[in-house]
This record gives sequence, structure tokens and C-alpha cells, in this order.
Amino acid sequence: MIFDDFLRQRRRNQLSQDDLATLETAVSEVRTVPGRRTLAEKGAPITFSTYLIEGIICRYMDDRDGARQLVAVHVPGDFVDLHGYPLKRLDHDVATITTCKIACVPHGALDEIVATRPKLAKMLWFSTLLDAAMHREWIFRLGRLDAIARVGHFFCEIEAKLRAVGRSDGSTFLLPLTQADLGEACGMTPVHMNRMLRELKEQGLMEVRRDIVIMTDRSALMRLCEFDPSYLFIEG
Amino acid sequence: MIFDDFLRQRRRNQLSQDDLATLETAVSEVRTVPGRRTLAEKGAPITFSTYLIEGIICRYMDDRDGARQLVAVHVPGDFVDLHGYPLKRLDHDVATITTCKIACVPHGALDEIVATRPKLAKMLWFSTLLDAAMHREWIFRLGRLDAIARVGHFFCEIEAKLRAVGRSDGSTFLLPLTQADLGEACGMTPVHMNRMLRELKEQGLMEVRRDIVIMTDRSALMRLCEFDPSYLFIEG
DNA sequence: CGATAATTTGATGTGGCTCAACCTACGTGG
DNA sequence: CCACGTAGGTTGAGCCACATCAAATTATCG
Repeated sequence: MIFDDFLRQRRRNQLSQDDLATLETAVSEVRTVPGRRTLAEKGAPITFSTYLIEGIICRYMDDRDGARQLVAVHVPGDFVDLHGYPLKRLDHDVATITTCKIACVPHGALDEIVATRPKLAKMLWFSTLLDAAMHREWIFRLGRLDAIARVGHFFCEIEAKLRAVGRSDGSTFLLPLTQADLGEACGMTPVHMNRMLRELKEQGLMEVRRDIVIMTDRSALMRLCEFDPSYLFIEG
Repeated sequence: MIFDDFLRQRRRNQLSQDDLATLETAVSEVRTVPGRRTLAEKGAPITFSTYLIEGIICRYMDDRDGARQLVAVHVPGDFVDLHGYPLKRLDHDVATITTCKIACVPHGALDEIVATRPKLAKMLWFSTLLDAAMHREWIFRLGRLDAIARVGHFFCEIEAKLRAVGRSDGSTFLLPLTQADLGEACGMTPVHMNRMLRELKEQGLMEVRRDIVIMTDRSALMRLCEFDPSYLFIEG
């Protein structure tokens, strides 16, 4: 049950029932956390990793003035800080955006998996490298795209990820991020994010109504922002 | 011999002589590649990973106009595309900057390691996550720092990495990147890179003479660009 | 010594930031 | 059920960091 969305549409078929059962028994606790709560702080040593069952979680780093740069936005099915298992401590903060249902997996249980189930271990490794591939795309986005394309690119990524876990029908999905959050993800001020969203709407590409995102013309949007989903390693 | 610099100053002490010998025998070939050569292209399936013994290698992505964004710069001791082992194909290009000495490790040999040596496997996993941590710092750099701080931050990172493998004395090191390369790493035009380098020199922080970088005042430079090396996981 | 790549400099344009105000939605308590 | 407080969203005016374009200068290397 818990890991129903784990690597869904990725290489889940390479996970045996046995593997999934093993993961399931590795969970020490499932709990619900309210929105806007810090889950882990930069520098703190961690002893378990967090798997996201439901909700939205972000990872971020602050500059010296406290301005925030998001480095990842997580959706159900993501093993949020699995990289903390080999690294032992985090180089950034982790916080919920919405109310979240999470599963905690102690690192001791992961040791057991690595020692006895090399195939499953390799899949866990794979899942951390998906995050790294997304990081690279974020570097590209921030370094090479202008503001409107950065915004479009961000939404294209989120949509593809949500679709892979059945949370988007390809044009409409729920995403309760404020414009300030979006700005922190795309490296721009909330004011400019507001203008870019208006521009995208006026161009008939996408619009945001309350927490609902509607991609009016997804393929045109993808063209605008040079979005190629291959880095997400989604199959089928 | 080959892996003398692998994870040096990281957690190398956790690698046994046996582990190192195993890595060594996993190498199928050691070769020398001239500078400015493409080693692997985006999308191509790969069957071996490349370990960098000597030289500088970069990874990058191109936008639709061919403008390049570097996503990583590698120094000796880096396992350049080890992430290609679980991922099976690359989401970016890889190219040499200088003449390089590299070791090729077939993925079949890595399978053997993962199946029989969980501790070594976890160290390999760890090394791919170091790259991910650097990616995150690059996201922060591009999203939150102004041009001069981006440049300083880039040099601080390179210096720390080179120092960890004995290629920097803490103030002076060799780095044969053109100003165009540097611009592609820091998300700015070569013209602006040139002006930022002048500015850094005039402020007495660092200067570049030919291929030699001299950090005149490293701690002031680190302050300017909010550089905190903890994300590099260098010990001692 | 000539060809080519890299660096440097100047002039001008503009994308996105800053600052400031106002508007709207919504939750809370009276 | 309304009054009010607060967070989020919207809009405008002005400015500045960085891009662009163009040309000159300096290294590098056959």
C-alpha cells in the first residue's frame, strides 16, 4: 500500500512483490504532518529517510538574508531525502507545503536492504539519481531560460511527475503553491512571477485558478520552454 | 594507483585495500583523451562509466540555440558519469576540457560489485550523491547570487575540490578554463565574466593569470559569495 | 609570421528587480 | 452574520544589473 506510487511509471516492474514487501516492513512509522512545517534542517545528522505518500514537500536553501531558493519539489511517490542515507547529514532544509502523509524508514533497515537485496538497493540508488537529473535540469532552467520559460518549464516538470503517479490528467492538476513559492523555485521575485503567470494566461498556454493549474495548450507550452521530459525517465 | 584520488579527504578510510583492489580490477581500459573532445552524448545508452585520473572534464546541456549550460566540472578523483550506471543513459553531454587520463569501468563489473560488496557499493552511491549535492549548490548559486558572487562561488568550489586531491595549496592552482567556459558554468555571457574577473581582481580577492588562479584573499572571497564548503563533505 | 582563438573595452538596450500601493479572499472572534 | 485582520495576489513607476552588439587588442600556435 505505502509504496504504491514508488517509481511508478519508472522501472517499477523491476521491483518484485518481495522487494515491495521488504520496503514496507522497513517502515518504522507513518504519520501525518501539517503544511508549512520544517521536517529536517541543514546540517543535522539524520537517522531515517522520509518517503512521501501524499502531499507536497519542498527542499530549499537560504541565502544570508534569508531569501529562499527551492532545490526540489516533491510529489507522492518520492523518497524525499533518501540521499541522506549515504550522506548521513543534509546539506539543505526540508519542509512540507501542504498537509502530508509520510513514511519514515530508519537507515538501519536500509543497511539491511543494501546488504541482502542488491537489486532493490540499485533501484533505491536509481531513485536518488532521478533527483540528481532533475537538479541538472533546474541548473539549465536557471542558467539558460528567461523568466517566462523558467515558469513554463517548472510547470511542465511538475505536471509530468504528477501524471506519472496519477495526479494529473495531462492538462489539469492540483498544486497548492503560492506565487512566492513558485518564485523561490524559479529564481525570481513573487511580483515578477505574477506577471509571468498573467503572460502565460494571455498567450493561452496555461492558467492558475486558486490551487488548480490548467494547461490550456501543453504542447505549445513545452515548445516555449524547451521542455523535453526524457530526464524524468518516465516510461509508457 | 588508479583510484588514489577517489573520495580522497571524503570517506576514503572506509574503503578497504580489498575494496580498492576490486575497483582496480573492474577497470577495463585506461586511456588518454585530448582536450575539447566529446566523451558521451545525451540520450546515448552507456555500458561503462568513466573515472577521471588526470585533467578536467565538464558535463553540460545545450539550449535550442546551442548555448551551453555546464552542470558540472570534474577534477581528478571524480567518477564522472557513475550515475549512468543505474540510469542506463545520460541526460546530458560529457566532454573533456584539457587532455585527460581516464579509466573505463564496465557496468557489468559494477553489477558484480553491487552484488557482492555492499559497503563498496554504498561508497559508490555516496560518490554520486556528492555530485547531487553540488548540483543543489549550483541551483542556489544561479537562483540567488548576483554575477560577481556566482563567479566567486564557482572558484571557491573548484579550489576546495582541487585542494582535497592535492591540486591546490589553498591559494594557487591551475585551471585551464576560458572565460567562455566560466560564463557557461555561471550563467552569464563571456563579456560579463570578463568584467566580473576584473572586479574581483580590483577588490583584491582573486585573479586569473593565464591558466593559473590566485586567490589573494580566500576568506574575504568566501564571505563575498556566501561560500560554505560543508556540502562538499570534505573531512580533515 | 600569419592565422585564429581568447580577452578586453565601449556604447546602448532591456528584462527583471525594487518600492509602494491597493485589492481580494478567507479565517477568526464578537 | 458581520467586522476585522492577515496572507496572498495585482498593478504601476522607476531603476539597475546584465545582455547585446561591435570593435580593438593580445595571446597562441602552426
